[in-house]
Amino acid sequence: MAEQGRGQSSAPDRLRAGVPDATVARLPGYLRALRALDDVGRTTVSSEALATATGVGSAQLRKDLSHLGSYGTRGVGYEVAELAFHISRALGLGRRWPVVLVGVGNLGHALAGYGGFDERGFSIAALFDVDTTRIGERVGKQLVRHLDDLDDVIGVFGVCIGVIATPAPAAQEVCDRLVAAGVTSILNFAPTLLRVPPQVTVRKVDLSNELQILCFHEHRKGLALVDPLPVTSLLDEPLSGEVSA
Amino acid sequence: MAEQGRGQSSAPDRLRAGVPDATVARLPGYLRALRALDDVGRTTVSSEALATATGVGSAQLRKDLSHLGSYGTRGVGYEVAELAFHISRALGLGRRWPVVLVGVGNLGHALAGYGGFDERGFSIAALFDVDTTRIGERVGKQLVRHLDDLDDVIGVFGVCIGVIATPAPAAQEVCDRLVAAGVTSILNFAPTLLRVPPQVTVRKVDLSNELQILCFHEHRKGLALVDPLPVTSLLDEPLSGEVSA
DNA sequence: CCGACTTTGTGCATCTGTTCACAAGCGCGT
DNA sequence: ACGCGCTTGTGAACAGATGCACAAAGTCGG
Repeated sequence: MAEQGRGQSSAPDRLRAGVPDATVARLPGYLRALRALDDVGRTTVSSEALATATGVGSAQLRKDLSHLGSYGTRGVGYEVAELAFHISRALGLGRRWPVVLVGVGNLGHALAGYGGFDERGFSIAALFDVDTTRIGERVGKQLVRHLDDLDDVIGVFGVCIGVIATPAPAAQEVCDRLVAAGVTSILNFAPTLLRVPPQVTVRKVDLSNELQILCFHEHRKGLALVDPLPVTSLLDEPLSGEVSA
Repeated sequence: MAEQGRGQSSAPDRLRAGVPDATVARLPGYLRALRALDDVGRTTVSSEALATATGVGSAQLRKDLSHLGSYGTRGVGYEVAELAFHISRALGLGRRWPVVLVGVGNLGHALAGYGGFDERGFSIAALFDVDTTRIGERVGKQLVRHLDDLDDVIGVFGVCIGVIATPAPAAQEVCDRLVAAGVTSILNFAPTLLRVPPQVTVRKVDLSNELQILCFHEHRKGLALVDPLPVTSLLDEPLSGEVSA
């Protein structure tokens, strides 16, 4: 399957289909860096510069971008605005995406108020909860609806992205209702594995998972300082002696 | 039961050093599932059952666990409590970890109030901010301190995990101060790449990144419906006419 | 005590992702 | 016009993670 968009610029179809997951996960980072460069007035940027700005290797950056197409100029670099546009388009950010947020507790409040969403092209279309004492409450510009009204809202806004910020026990039930209403992309903040049909994409963000992973590394550092010897570390106090720095 | 190897010293040290990152990232999930099983009264579990409970393949689960040691019984499975203990220990959760949270804005409030931390062995040791109007405010049981008091708190609690929930522009400065105070593990919610010395571990959680990744998939599903054929898509309107060139 | 059945632990093949290194392409100065 | 230096894009080596398949090792019934 050689012969891709030679000379002619756009061949987005096959290219976009084959973008590796790992690359997709880095694209938003590139986009952010490009926006920052644009704000500062830079018009072009080399792979080396953009790579260090985003914390990846320059080779990886180039390979990532090559999956989207050939939008650089050899000897010069990438044009900031143009590259930003193409990444944006690959990510599907050409439009504004409505987001429905379910669960207006501690975290839900924070998410609803998070400015970063709006400025990146996401609009909170509606807030939902099942707790009847919360229905009608105002959070930001939105007012909290009952989850039963989900279909109405989705009927108005069309395809939406769902965000689940409920306690764990409610998550699966909420998820099912989102899916039933036609939502096919879900961001899950509840610490539960969601069962969904195959066409639905779920991403999970688990705060205490992250802390535990950090813990592992922290713990390992501690061991490295204290015990070159295996046996003693099991008996000694792990963090008592700060030997060498 | 949860009698760890006091006699047999050999296993854990060498094993723990070689646990792959991908495995470490899954361990908290296993641990959570094990706790859930324990709560229900199950005492043993097979790799198959635990795997489906956590959404991974059973072979992968067994391989992951094999990096920690051989804690299963062939023909039976794993003892829930014992396995939970070993995973816990591998993650360094044998102790209670103090967490310092910097940035008591929207998200910071939510994090400070998030019950999941406490119940997983993390204690919010202190809340910090630089906004002087917030100093002294009470959030949950803690009261907001000025970031200048960081060293005092860390002096009292010892090694801590740092959580950054500030706006992006402040993140690097805050990070530097955390590192200077001796923090070597940082969870960053600000949408910025943090520059840290090599011995410091950083994990980043970026909410709008996650949404953008979902976007990509959602967008791709939309395209899939419209164009099963690659060539025609070059000529056809890709999707709901865009601002192309 | 034995043999059938269950489930772990792991070598091997596969797949995905990362890094290296360099030819091809482009602008610029001369 | 033409070569020179810079930077991209990419094939190929490398590394890491995943999934398969099966022998080893245990339980249980007879």
